[in-house]
Amino acid sequence: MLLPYKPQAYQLLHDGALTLAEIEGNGIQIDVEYLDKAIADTNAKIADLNKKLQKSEVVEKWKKAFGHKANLNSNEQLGKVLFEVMGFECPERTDTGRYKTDEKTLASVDHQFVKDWLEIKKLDKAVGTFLMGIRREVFDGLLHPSFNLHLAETFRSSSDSPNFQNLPVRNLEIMTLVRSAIIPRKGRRLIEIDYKGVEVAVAACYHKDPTMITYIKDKTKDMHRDMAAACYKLKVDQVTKMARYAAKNKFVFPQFYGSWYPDCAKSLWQGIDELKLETKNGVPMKQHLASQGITELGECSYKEKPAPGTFAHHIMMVEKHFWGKRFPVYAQWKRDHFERYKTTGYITTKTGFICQGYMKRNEVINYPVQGAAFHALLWALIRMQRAIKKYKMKSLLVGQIHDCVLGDVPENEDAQFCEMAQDIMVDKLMKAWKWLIVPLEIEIEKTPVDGSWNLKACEK
DNA sequence: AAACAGTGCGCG
DNA sequence: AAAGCGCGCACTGTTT
Repeated sequence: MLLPYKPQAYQLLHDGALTLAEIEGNGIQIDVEYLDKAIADTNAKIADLNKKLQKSEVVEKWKKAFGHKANLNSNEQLGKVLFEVMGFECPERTDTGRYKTDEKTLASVDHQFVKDWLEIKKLDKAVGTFLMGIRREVFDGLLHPSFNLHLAETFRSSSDSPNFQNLPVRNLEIMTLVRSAIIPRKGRRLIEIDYKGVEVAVAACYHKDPTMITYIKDKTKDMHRDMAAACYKLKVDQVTKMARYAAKNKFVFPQFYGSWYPDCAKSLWQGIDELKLETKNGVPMKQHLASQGITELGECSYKEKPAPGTFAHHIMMVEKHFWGKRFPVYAQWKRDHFERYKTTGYITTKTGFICQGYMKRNEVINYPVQGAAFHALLWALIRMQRAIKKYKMKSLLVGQIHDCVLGDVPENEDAQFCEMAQDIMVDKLMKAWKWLIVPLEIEIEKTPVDGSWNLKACEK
């Protein structure tokens, strides 16, 4: 019988559990007064929006269809009202054949009611899951989320009560609403230190693809920019920040996680309108693509290949080049690694863990990367906590989100804290883990003194 | 009342 | 040959 760890892996989890317990004990300061007001204000806003919604003729149709069972919160009922009663076209079904009613699918329904309904859902989520989730758990002004090491299949961590690892950050309005409640202790800052691109770097330590290693090491090179150029048929100097963002999140990462061209093509094509993409010279992206001979997405069937001249066909070719010509060593590693699993029934991580049991291809490929990337952070957390004690610092570690650590730091320890982080997270770790063959980097963001978490920013 | 499956959505 | 990885939480609608 294979043990699920080697000695060093056991030691990492043991020390990690102790450190995370201390982080939980420290707790995060909450602005309770703000939190209560935010909950009340947001509930009032939702009530207003609901009043507006009630005036819509859609509500009459809804009530007629469902009678006393009508429930405006029900996604299933919304699907029936829109796609059966009102005759809108439903572009996608769920796994069980029901109408899909997530935000992405509903974007195709052009009706004010749907926009208002989604707005309410968004605020409901913010207040119901996040604001109330925090409120329920606060004690004496402190929040003590749990951090678990025994739950994730990949030997990553998880967090609950409340989950500290999924607080809103991508939507400015919702991020501000929720993160304004999270503050440093008096006279201090919150300092968040992230590993930059740690999963890409750790993956490179497994597959050792020379082109990928160059991308990571050479700061003049930029993989996401280059892939934006390829996906949208641009010259490299015509790639905007948004086009790079689209390529990164709709092509590169999905490809790494095991997605493929029909899904990537759809997503990249939708991204053009959603993100209002243009060339750097200001030419709308669809117009630019038309000048390159591409005017339509084309059929994205899983069975037939797309027609030449369509965007889907173009992305198919980009994908072929991506794995066949750009990163062939990475592609070969994926094949070899999966074959090895099929022979032996288990996989090992660079950090000494063993994952066994039934896994799908994409899981086999992703688990060792996801796990080991987190273990870099865990290793550093343990040593940062020890250093804080050793040097009798007043700084406190208060949270952790997979590849970043959150500190609550007095103003006069700011520099010392950041130097310590650089020393442990980068210099010491690179020396300790010989298998790290590409440099890791960190990025530091700070709130103002006494400023809440939504105000975090890079210095300079 | 409690448990369960299904769906949707927040994060890395 | 398959076709996006890992989590936690809230809610609906049904079953126990």
